[in-house]
Amino acid sequence: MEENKHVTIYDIAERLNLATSTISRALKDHHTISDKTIKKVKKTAEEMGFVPNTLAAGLRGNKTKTIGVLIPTVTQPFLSSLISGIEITAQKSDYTVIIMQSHDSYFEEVNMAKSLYSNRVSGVICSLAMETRDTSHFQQFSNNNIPLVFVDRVPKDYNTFRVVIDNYTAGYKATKHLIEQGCIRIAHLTAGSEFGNLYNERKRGYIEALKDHNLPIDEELIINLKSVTYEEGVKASNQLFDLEPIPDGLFAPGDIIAVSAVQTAKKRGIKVPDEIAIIGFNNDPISQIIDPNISTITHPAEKMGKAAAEIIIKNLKSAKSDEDDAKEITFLNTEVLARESSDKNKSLEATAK
Amino acid sequence: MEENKHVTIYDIAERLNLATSTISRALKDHHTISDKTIKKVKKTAEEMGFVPNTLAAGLRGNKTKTIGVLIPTVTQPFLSSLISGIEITAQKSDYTVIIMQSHDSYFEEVNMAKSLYSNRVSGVICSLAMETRDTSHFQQFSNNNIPLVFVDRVPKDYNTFRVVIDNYTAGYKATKHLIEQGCIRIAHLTAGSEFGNLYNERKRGYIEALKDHNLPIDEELIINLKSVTYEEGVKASNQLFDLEPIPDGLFAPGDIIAVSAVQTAKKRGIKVPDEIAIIGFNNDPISQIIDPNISTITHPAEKMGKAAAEIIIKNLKSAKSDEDDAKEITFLNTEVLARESSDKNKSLEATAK
DNA sequence: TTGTATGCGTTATCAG
DNA sequence: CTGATAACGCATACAA
Repeated sequence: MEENKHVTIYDIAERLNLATSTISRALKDHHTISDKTIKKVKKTAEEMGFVPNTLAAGLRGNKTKTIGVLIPTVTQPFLSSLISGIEITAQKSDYTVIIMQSHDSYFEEVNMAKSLYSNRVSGVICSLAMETRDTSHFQQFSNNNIPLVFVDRVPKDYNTFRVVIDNYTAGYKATKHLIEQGCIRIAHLTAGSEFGNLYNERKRGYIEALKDHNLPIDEELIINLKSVTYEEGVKASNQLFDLEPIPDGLFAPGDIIAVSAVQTAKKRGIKVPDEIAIIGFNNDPISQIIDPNISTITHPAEKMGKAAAEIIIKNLKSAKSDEDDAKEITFLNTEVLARESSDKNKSLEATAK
Repeated sequence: MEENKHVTIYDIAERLNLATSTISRALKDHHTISDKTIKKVKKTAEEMGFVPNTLAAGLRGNKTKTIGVLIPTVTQPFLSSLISGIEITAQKSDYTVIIMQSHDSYFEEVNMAKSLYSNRVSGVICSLAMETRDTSHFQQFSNNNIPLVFVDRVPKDYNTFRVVIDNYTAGYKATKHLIEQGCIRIAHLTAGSEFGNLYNERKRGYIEALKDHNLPIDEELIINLKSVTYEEGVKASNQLFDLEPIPDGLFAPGDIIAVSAVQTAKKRGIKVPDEIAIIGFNNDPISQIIDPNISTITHPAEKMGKAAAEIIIKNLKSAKSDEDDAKEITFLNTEVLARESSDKNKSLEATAK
């Protein structure tokens, strides 16, 4: 098979005895080109198997219709749904998505930011790495008017777009839900005070809800996880279940943690929700699979991805580059999804029978 | 804030009174440039905040260090792990990964293939859309010597790289495992005869295993799913559980289906594995979460991603372009993961007590 | 060891 | 409505 050299607008121009500029314009339905020519050009382009070279166009116009996505990992359900949302929206406007995984490493994040810049992405969507404590590596985007949107794990002080949920309110709602189920001794697992501090916010909501309902804050019931993993969840759960008496409610900051708690409880013969009601966070697929189903807080991953991508595309269109005017924060809604793991009423009914 | 114009090798050249070619070479440690110059150039490049323009380099050299990934969706655990593997390997060799989701649509797949080509990706990794029946849209890559690797759902007749598991053997193993557990009436769910026919292969393995162990093939026990979803799984499971007697074993072609079967069984008061042993496929996270744990077949997603990326990178390096010599098929291993859902022996023991 | 010149494929500007 | 030409930033062949 022959090495088909790429067909260029040059080739088309030659074939039709037209100038390359005419071809270029015809291909984009420029209004100064006659319909006849447009049709003719498109037809032969098709025939010759012409495929535009995005690189050349990008180099020339200094814009690429590419969105860079920089996230910790693609394998967490929340993040893969986020990507999905980004990709769907991008696709609609003919944008391409470049993905990089920081694996929660600051070092990698810095490198990848550079790489995205190097690729002249039109915009960047980022959820910060756990390790990240400063955001100077994103300055290059801001400085060059490349829209930058942080999602979910966002920096506190950085004037750029943010798409988030209200973690405080979500934490409050989750806790309130448990209180409404009759819990009065509610434990909470949280994760190290961090830069993107969404866990801190959830914890704040938890504490506020307790206060508002005149329940005591018991430091014994608040455990700081080293990392948000199944194993850490088991450890912390065991610690809680060693208490006398054990807590009657648990707000876990993620469904994996909630699952680990449910399974640890099972193993120890502790009944969920009878003895302890549990609520998770994220609405990951596993939360519906496990028995009992885990009550959880919805985390609209795909919507967030779409919103983030839309912000970028919108800002690119209206190239208004209003430099450093305040960038809005988009808050998406969360909801309590009450399922079996927190349904004390039902289990009370069952007992009553 | 000023519109920082991008720093180019031109700027560096000017500052150091050197030619751009010298800068270009120095930046890549070209051997004809003196160490002193290299050091000097790199230092000022750093100082000036130079970031190479990938587009220009790509246009010039007609190669981009970019791997295009075209898959049905990123949200399935298998596929997000696949991406992860690709990304990790790509990252190591400084390749960038572009991701597109076909959503199992042939139409989108065709468009996206064009878009990848338009972006002049260096190589392509693809898992075919369900709908896809022909692969002419990939010819553009083959014709232009762009390495093309199909993964998992691969076309049957296309001389290009393939990274797969041996679905026949995996199906055989799964069935054999059930037989070894004492099952003699094993059901199998499969999915429509398709182009990438991995389900067909699994079914073939299932049938062969039955034959080899002198078990009858009962068409009643083989159900064709319209799609591999939870809902379809429930439907099919109910159909099986309506039989008299119900099957004593079930080989599901995916963990979601296995989960749906387990839960349907539970709902109907059918004991797993006592009354029916179940084995799934993929080793998705849910398979370990559900109670009972689901026995499954490992599907080395991340490894497959890494293997695919390595093939591309290797082929790009040794630009040997041995045009149409046979492209190898890489088979990765699968294993039976025996867990609770198929452990008849344990449940027998339990009965014996 | 370094410099000069050119082209990669497009698009925008200006001219016709 | 169409054409000629320059420019985007880099890498290479060739010259010095």
